[in-house]
Amino acid sequence: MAEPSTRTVSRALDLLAAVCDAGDVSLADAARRTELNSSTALRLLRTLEGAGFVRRDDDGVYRPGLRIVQLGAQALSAESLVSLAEAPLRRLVEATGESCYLSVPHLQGTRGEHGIYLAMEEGTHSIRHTSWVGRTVPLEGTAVGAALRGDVPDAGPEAGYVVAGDVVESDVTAIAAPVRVPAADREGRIVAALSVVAPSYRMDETTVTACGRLLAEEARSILHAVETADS
Amino acid sequence: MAEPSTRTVSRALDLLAAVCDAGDVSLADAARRTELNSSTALRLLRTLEGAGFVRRDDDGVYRPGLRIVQLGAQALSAESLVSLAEAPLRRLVEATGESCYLSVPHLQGTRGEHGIYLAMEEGTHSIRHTSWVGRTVPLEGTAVGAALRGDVPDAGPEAGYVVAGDVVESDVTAIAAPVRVPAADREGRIVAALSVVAPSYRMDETTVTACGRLLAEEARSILHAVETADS
DNA sequence: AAATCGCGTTTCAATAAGTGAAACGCACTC
DNA sequence: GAGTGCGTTTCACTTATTGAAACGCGATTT
Repeated sequence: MAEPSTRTVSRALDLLAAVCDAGDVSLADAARRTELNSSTALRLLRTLEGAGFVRRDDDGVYRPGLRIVQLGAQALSAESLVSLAEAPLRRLVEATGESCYLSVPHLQGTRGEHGIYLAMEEGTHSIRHTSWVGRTVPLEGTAVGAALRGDVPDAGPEAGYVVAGDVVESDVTAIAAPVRVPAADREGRIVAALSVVAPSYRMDETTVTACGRLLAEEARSILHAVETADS
Repeated sequence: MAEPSTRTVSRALDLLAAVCDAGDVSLADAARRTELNSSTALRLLRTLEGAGFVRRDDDGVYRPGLRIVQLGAQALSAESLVSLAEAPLRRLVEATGESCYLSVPHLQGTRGEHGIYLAMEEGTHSIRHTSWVGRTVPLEGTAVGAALRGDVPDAGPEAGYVVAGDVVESDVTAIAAPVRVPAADREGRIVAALSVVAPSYRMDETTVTACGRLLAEEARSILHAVETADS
């Protein structure tokens, strides 16, 4: 927030982000997280509450309100990156049989960065499991995190993807590839990651390699789609 | 916005909603929708843009930014209503084989109200189709809309649900039931709708009735879950 | 070609909108 | 009982915010 901006609004948006990141937060904690005087925070949170962006139940704790859910869901459905990734995700599921995901970087206030899942397609083997949209994933120790950080080999047999035993779920192998969009430098800018997650017993070395290469290929297909749309 | 609030923040949130509702909007149109002076709107939109809530491409049009997508997705995954509806949605799919949805009311500025889909479970028959999360549905002429408006028989053979040939998609039958939470009156307050959508050729009268009753029952199970959590 | 219209952007005087320190009551802990 | 932290209210102060006006530009109309 180094650019000229409307200070009051910036403060309110910081509070909104703090509530969403924390999931539930007291007034005092919200004020601390945003380094605001508590009466200022109270006033701004009351405005956010009145507009439905946060809610406050009888326990006095602030939580995200339906308005951010509504607008976020609406924006998610209109998000071009999600649309562009849909066909690649589906192709990946057809080719691998495993569940595949699109994730993007997610700033989380002062608590470092995470990734966040925006879309998924379920694998053909899978027992049904809960929706991953909106879940966050650490940038350290995960394949998705490494892809989002750009910590990916760019030459050799594993070029374009990264493999990890996922720290979030054990006995699971995750493979991820960064999705780039055109930028000033030749490499492009990483805006998302495609990933495949499967139980390790199904992922021998040959399968991992094949999956990884598919991922890298589909990530490039998204870049191509962006470049085509731009010209 | 009749309560004491921070005017500047309220204005910025109105602009954010206008951008999300419109999908793409010029500065002049955003200012008109929110009845703000254009230099005020420019300044507030610049703040929203700086914080990532809206973005402005070379065409000068404002669109939702990644930040609202991120926070919205995060809030969606934490939303208790979505969690509570997950098992009922899955049971409905198992019992009917059709795709099932959770939707909530969605205020859309001065343009009347819509519903918005927050969750779905795909049916077992279905050809894969695109994600419905975030899509809006008119309140008039649809089963979901009627359920969200409470325009549902509360006695008789069709108590608790409503059936419509869906105006959004033809040759489709939609059945919906309102989800209520405890409120001061005995009826409770409608906060969401469960719906089943299927091609009409699969929905004879007996099937419709069975589906409808299941929907009403599952809607009641959510109410029970809420009441249990509150006590 | 000239006039008109609408758009987006910048500037600045005016003011009222927003702020934070202080006070207070309450609950909890030692 | 004393201390601590929380949430809420109050109010004097000031600065953050505002909108009218000006301007350049492109598109449309006369």
